[in-house]
Formats: sequence, C-alpha cells, structure tokens
Amino acid sequence: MAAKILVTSALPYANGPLHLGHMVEYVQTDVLARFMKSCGEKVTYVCADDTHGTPIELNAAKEGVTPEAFVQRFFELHQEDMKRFEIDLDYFGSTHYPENRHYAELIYRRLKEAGEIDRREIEQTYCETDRRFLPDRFVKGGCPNCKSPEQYGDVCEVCGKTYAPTDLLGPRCAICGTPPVMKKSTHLFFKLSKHADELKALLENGEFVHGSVSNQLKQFFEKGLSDWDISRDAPYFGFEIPGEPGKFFYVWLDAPIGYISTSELWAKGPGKKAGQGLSDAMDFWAPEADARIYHVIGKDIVYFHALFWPAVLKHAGFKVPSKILVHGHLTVNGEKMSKSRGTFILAKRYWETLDPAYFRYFIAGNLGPGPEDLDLSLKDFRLRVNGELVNNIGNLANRALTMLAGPFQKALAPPSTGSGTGRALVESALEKSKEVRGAYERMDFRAAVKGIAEISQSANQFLQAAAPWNTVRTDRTRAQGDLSDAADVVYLLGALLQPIVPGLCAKLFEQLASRPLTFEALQSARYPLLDRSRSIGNPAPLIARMEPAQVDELVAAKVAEAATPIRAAAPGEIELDDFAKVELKAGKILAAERVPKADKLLKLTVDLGEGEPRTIGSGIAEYFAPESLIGRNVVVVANLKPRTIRGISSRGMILAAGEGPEGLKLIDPGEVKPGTTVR
RNA sequence: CGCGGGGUGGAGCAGCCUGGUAGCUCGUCGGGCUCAUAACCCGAAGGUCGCUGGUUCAAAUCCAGCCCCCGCAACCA
Repeated sequence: MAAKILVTSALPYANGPLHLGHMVEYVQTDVLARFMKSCGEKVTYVCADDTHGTPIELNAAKEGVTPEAFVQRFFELHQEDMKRFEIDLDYFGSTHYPENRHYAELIYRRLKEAGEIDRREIEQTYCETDRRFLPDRFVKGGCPNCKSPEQYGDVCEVCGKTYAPTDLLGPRCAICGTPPVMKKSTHLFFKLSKHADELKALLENGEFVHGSVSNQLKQFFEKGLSDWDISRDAPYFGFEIPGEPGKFFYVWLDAPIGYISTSELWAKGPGKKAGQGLSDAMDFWAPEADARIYHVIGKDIVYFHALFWPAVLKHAGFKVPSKILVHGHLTVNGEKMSKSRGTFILAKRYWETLDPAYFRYFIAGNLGPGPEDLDLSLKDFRLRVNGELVNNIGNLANRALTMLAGPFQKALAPPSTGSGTGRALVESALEKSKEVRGAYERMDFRAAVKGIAEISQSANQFLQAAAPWNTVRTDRTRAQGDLSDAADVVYLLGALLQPIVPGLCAKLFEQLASRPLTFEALQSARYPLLDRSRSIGNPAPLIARMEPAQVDELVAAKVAEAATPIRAAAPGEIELDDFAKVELKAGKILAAERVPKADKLLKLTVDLGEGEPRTIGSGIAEYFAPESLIGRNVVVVANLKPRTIRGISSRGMILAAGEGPEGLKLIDPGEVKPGTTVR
C-alpha cells in the first residue's frame, strides 16, 4: 500500500438539497475510507460543493441573490446531511474557494505551456435580449428529425436524435423566448483527441475502472474523441481565464480540480490529523507522490472522470487517479425516484424519520463492485435490516451480554472454559473475517455484509446449542465460558461492521468496555479476542427494529411535501374575491392520448363550451388509460395562465383528488353542459 | 442493425471466466427452544437457470441466433 490515500466523492452541485441517491455515494465512499483507516492506512476523504456554471448563475438571478449567496445556502445544508449520515469527511470545501482558482489557473497554464490548448473560433447561439451565449439546453425549438416541438438544443426527447442547437426548427431562447442569432466567439480547447491511445491503455489496466465501465467507454474511441471546449463566455459564474478577458473556465474543468484544492485545504487546515506532515496537495498529486487516489462517482459522470480528467491531469503534470469506483443509481420501489410518487426522498427527510444506520447497512449490503443500479424497496429494506442487523446481529450482542451482566456480574470467563466448541467458533469466525476483509478490499461490500451476517448467525447457532441459560443452573463455569466466547465474536463483529455502521459499533465497544477493534489489530488477533480479566459494561439494545409505519413515513411524508408548494403559495385564509378569481368550469373530455416518451403526461382535448376545444396537459397517465377518459365530465381551472409542457401548450388544469398509487379520482361535476361555471 | 448492463424457486442476489450433486438472504409453511429487541434455532415446500439450436459422455456455465427488461433523454398546470 502507498503511504497516503486520497478518497473522494463526486462534488454535489450546489443548486439543490441532497437526496438519497447522493447518500448512496457518500455511504459507499465513507465505508471504503473507514475500512482503509481501520486497516491502518493514512486515508483522507474529501468532498466539496460544485458551485459554478450557468444553471446556478440563472437560479441565483431568479431569486435576486448573488451566486455566492445562493451557493452558500446549500453549502450548509449539504454538510448537515453528510454529518447526519455519519459521513466522516476530513474536509468539505467549495470549488469557488481561492485555492481552487489557484489550481485551475495552474493547470490551465501548464496545459497551455505544453501546447495542449487550442484556440478556435466557433459559432454559437446567442440571445440578444439576454446578451449571452446560450448553452445547448437553453435553446428550444422543433426537432429537425421528427418535428416534435419544444425540444432542447442537444437531443430530441421524442425520437432520440442528437443534433446541434442550430439545427432546431424555429429556435428560441429558453429564458426569454427571443429567437437566438448566431455569433462568433473564440473558445479554448483541450486537445483531448491526441490522447486517445494513452486513455485506451489506461482503461485496459484492470484496476482503473470496472470492466463493464471500460466496455461502455470503448464506444467513445470508436467514434473518435473530440477536443474539449473548456471555456465559456460571460456572463458565467466561475473563474475568469487568465489572459482571456470575458472568458471563464467551463464548470467541468474546475469541478474535479476541487478534489485537488480540497485535499490541500485539508493538508493545511485545522482539521489536519497529527503526524501526517503534508504541506500541500502535491503530496498526493505530484506524479511521483507515494499516494493513491480513488474517486467514487455515479455512472452518469464516467465520461468526465475517466477520459477528460486523467488526460488533463497527466498533461498538466499531475498524478492520474488510481481508480474510479463507479456505482449505479438508486431506485425506490423498483422505479426511478419520482416526486409525484413521493419516492424522491431527500436526505433530510430520511434522517428526520429514520436512523441512518439502517440505510448505511442496506446500501452496503447491496453494493457490489460494479455499476449496477440498486433498489431501495421499502419493504425489503425494512425486512432485511430488521432481520439481519437488528434481529441477528443486535440480538446476538444483547443476548450474550445481558446474561453475562446478570448472573455473572459482567465478569468474563478465562479462555477455553466453556463447552469446548466456543474456541473453535471464535477461530472459525476469525478465519471468516479474512474473507470479509478481502471483500472490502475488492470493494464488494455486498459480499462483506454477507460474510458478517454469516458470522453472526454462526454465533447464534452456537449459543442455541450451548444453551447457557440451562447450563447456568448446572455448570456455571461452562455457561460463563460459552457466553464469553460469544462475546468474543460480538467484539469481532464490531470491528467488521465499523466501516458500515460506525455509531452502532461505538456503542457496542462501549458495552464491551473494550477499545475499538480494528482491521489492523485483527491481522494478528488470536483467541481470545477480549481481555478476559476485565468486565464488560452495561448492555442495552443497540438499535431498534424499524416499524412499518416509520418506513411508510419516508414516502408518505414526501407526498405531503410535494403538495406543499401549492399550499404554501396560498395564504391560510383567502377572501371571497380571491376565490372569485378562479374560473372553474365543467368540461367534457373529447380525446386523450399519451405523450410520447412522457410516462406521466396525457394530452387531453376538452370541450369547455367555447366552440373550440382546449388542449390540456395533465400528469395523470399513471392512473388512467387514455381511452377510459373520453367522455368523462371534469372540472377545469379555465383561466389558468397557459403553459407549455413537453411540447404541448396546455390551457387549463383538470382537478382531481387522491394521493399515491392507490389512485386518483377525477372531480366529476355530473352531467352538466360543457362550459357551465362551477360554483 | 447506436452502445452498455441484465433475465437463476414469490423478492433480491451468488454461481458462468476455469462445464460434472443449482447455493445464499428475505418471504411462506411446519417444528423446537425461551437467555435475549413478540425474538432465536431447526426442518420443509417452491426453480424445465428468458427462448431455440449447436458443441460435449455431461451445459445455468462454452458457441450461434432470437425474445424481453433497464440505463445512456425527459415529464408531473
């Protein structure tokens, strides 16, 4: 192993709160970092907020605050969530810190000196009203391929065709609606295309990424790598490029540089651990540094981390990461997290409702070494965590320790005084713990958890066979010996589980009145593990069972929350006049059809007695078959400001009641003439 | 013919590289036990390993073809 290890999680974008999908990544990284620390490695785990780019700049402007102030709010929230989930970060920084500017400029300068930067004039869409160049996603128009309206400038969501924003039919600025013009601008490019061969070689190296990820990346080489545009024109929230007034570093250039600047802030900061003697980031990042760098990321950003990033680092004279650990995305109840289903679970909502130890255990228990998605099926979640962590492991500790505490006044027995099989139990558990360690080492946490659960089960079986609750009446020495051997296994489990559920293990060690057992100590550990001349502490249940109602609250709470914006927008009481502003009319649905590629949206044609029927978009496709709606009488908010949703110009809103998957009921005014005012 | 991942008892997964009794956890059913968090332990039922064909003494495993699901793109007035 190298002298130092730097572990990172991907930097969360500072324009929203964290959700459970983010937490999967931080849990995974944290388990890895804690495991390596337990092995005695010098590990530093850093993360930071990613603060730059057009979306943040625009969102801040929308709220009338500076981007700095906008970003600061999430900086606090993100750290709170991390802390609640027991993510043991050594440092949490920001890509807007001066240190990050320093490294962004340094890397740029070195790339430039090495001849890696190309200057090219390109033509881009530009909005004269907003006086800004428009990123692809900020231009809307008709798809040049299938003619679907209201598509973004990079890809058609209906037919899947990719194109340039200039190809759009009737393009408009997504911010103000003005048709953009083409305008020339000089941009800076990193000559990525030169480096295809060395990147290919990097991917072939089996350690860098998981096999299925390198397979996925191979397609980029087949298409040929393009040079990478690393500059953006003002206005932009980011760092201005030295010597290039009005040009800023593209957010994806300076975001990963946050890994470097944050590691430096850790090295120099007050949070620095004693005795590690680092002066700055180059102790990790110099090519010759005796260090390993691990990035943990989601599968959505592999392209940046496995291609651009190593090439930039290498040619700027930095160390290339040792490994990119890619995880899949989190689904809830088998589906993508969804706000309308209430399964878009914010981290805060979770920790307000449930102990993060459950989540950490479950996620670790499902994370393999590859980038597969993992599902938080709420029922499985409860059953599995209750069954393994609470009933098997937690109860093992409790049954062994309470009996030692009672009849034996917390005294442990000398080794090998039990029924004779206890020593074998501990020794086989120690043997098994090597497999667990191996699973951790190859980052297969699922296999590690499985091994841990098996050890716990074997100890439960041992107790069941030894039955100290019987032998205590006939052979106290034997009973105490057996219980002490079981306590040894509990102690071992504490070491094995510590990376996953650190808080619970801290309690466990306290109950054993023993110092935390580490993987490092385990290397040379032999029976007996506990100092048998000592007494244990006060046993108590380590973790409570999850009740169905608690788990349901995760989702139920979210359904209420999703509805909140509507309620919050309204004052507690309204005047009659306010209500009078709402024009409710009875309508009859004449036609209903699905909107391609939108699984929640139906396009309805509704007769409101106006001669011309209206088109109304409604997010009810999950609840109603289009055919079943035809002819239905509904209540429509008729004077709602028109809005375009996925290419449909929606003029009105259908009223319906009901929450969750059980169903949604349309409000039916009965058989009245379309256009009748509802009052 | 875009690319990648996957299809194994009700659920989630392992096994496949290096062919040879199909395994684990949860759930279900039955029994045991009672120290412990209404728990713990044991046993049973349940699978033509997506389909078709091929190689082989032998295929979940190797080969060919096909089918299906998921992601790379979103939506929720």
